[in-house]
Amino acid sequence: MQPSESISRLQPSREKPLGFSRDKRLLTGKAYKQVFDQARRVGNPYWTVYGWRHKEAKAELGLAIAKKTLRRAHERNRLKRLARETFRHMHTDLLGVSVVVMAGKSAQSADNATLVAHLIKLFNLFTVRRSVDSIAQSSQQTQSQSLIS
RNA sequence: UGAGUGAAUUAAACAAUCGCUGGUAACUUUGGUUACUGGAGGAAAGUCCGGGCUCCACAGGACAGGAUGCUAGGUAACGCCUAGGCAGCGUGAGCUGACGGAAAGUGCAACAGAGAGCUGAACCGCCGAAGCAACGUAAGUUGCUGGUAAGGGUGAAAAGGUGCGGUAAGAGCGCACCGCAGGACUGGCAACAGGACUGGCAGGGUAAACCCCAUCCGGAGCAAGGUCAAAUAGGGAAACAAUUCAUUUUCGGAUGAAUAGAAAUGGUCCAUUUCGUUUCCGGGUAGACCGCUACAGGUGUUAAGUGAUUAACAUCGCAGACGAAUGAUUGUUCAUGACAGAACCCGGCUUAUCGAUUCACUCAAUUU
RNA sequence: CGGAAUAUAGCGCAGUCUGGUAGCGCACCUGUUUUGGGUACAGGUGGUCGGGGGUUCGAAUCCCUCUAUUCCGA
Repeated sequence: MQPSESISRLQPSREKPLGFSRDKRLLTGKAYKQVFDQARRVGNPYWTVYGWRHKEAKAELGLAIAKKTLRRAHERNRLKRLARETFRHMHTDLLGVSVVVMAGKSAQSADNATLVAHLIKLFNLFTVRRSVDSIAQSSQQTQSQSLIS
């Protein structure tokens, strides 16, 4: 990848489009409770996602990886890292949505590529469908393809 | 060359892009941005021990309770480590060991067995020397009183083992060797080892049963504890005590008189219900910050010591998060990367673990 | 993160302190009663005592060590 291209990608939004700073996370217990009360729940054997479409123009991620489903700490860390990474790449499509990601029981034996693919499917259910730009769609597809491959 | 033992090191490497986070510096619109630099382990795990640190309790001592348990040393301390002793395992290098006391007391031992604990015990056997009785002329035979722990049998365990003598049959009854008990003396700081000589053998097992002896131990734990501090309710203190009118004035107020007021319910009145106001103090909830990483620190050299370790000097700065950071993707190489993730910090122990490398040593085979 | 407790038959529990026979209720099976079923009565099956190691003649029990589950502290 050329350095000039990376600079040009950074130019338009000016504040790190792929960043994952503190304001893109759920920080307090109240925020988590709000999301759990208002949210719609979707899931598959690997993940369970609670999504809440609010009015503000930001995306927030919360993680609730239970010790009951994954006993070992390094396994939990692995899933959290994968979830953060996936959210980081997709959060421009998830503007206006707060999501809480939980782990399923089949996640322990799955490898990284399948886990990321399933999580992208679930996140796509919450993307802003009313403005389905072909550009966003194509960029999202390329991202997901690169992640899967 | 093969098999093995012990000790130590390591825990895929490199590059690019995106991303998280601590520190320092600069800029800043105090939101951040940029640059440099640091960012999981040998077990971070289990929480089984020991300590630091914090709060609470506390004159001192004893009892209770708990832990440890060969000897000497190391250490802040330990149930850890080192060296030695003893016992067991291994051809060996080596490995393993809760390894004080049963001549203080109490308890326990099912079933089996004749007998299981103060003086031992006679079921099957063996004997018929001694005493008594019967038969018999007698030798003798049988029975009883008995003798006997060599043999059988029971059991986890039954009063040393082997051999010779001895005897009615037997028996440490006697002797030899081994074992056991005591033991002058020798070596060693000690545990302990060797042992002239003496005794003919006394005595069970269990202390991860109670217990005795020696040593050690106050309790809770960073969600400890401390600092700042919204809102609401309650506590304390001070000021004004609500409005209008009159008089007076040094224009800040003071004095006197009168009336009461505010909020809610309700279309309105009546009516009903509730209530002094403001400021400060203390307390401490939500929340934020400190504790939070520079210390029994790492590395190297020298010296002391068999060693654990200690001392001196030099040098290094090496995670500190708070829904919780070490990652993801791509490429190349080896190869298909095991166990597994800090949460106050150290020293150990225990458990999990694909492998790779180095050193020392042992055994076997072959060659020179 | 810290602090406690539990694990015994398909299910719920005794027995563990004080070591020798593993038991109770429900369930299951068989038989009797009934035209048949239920009920009742009688009998029976079923347990690596969570895993491993140690002490002991002998361990569900005593000791050590792993595993799983539950509870408490905001």
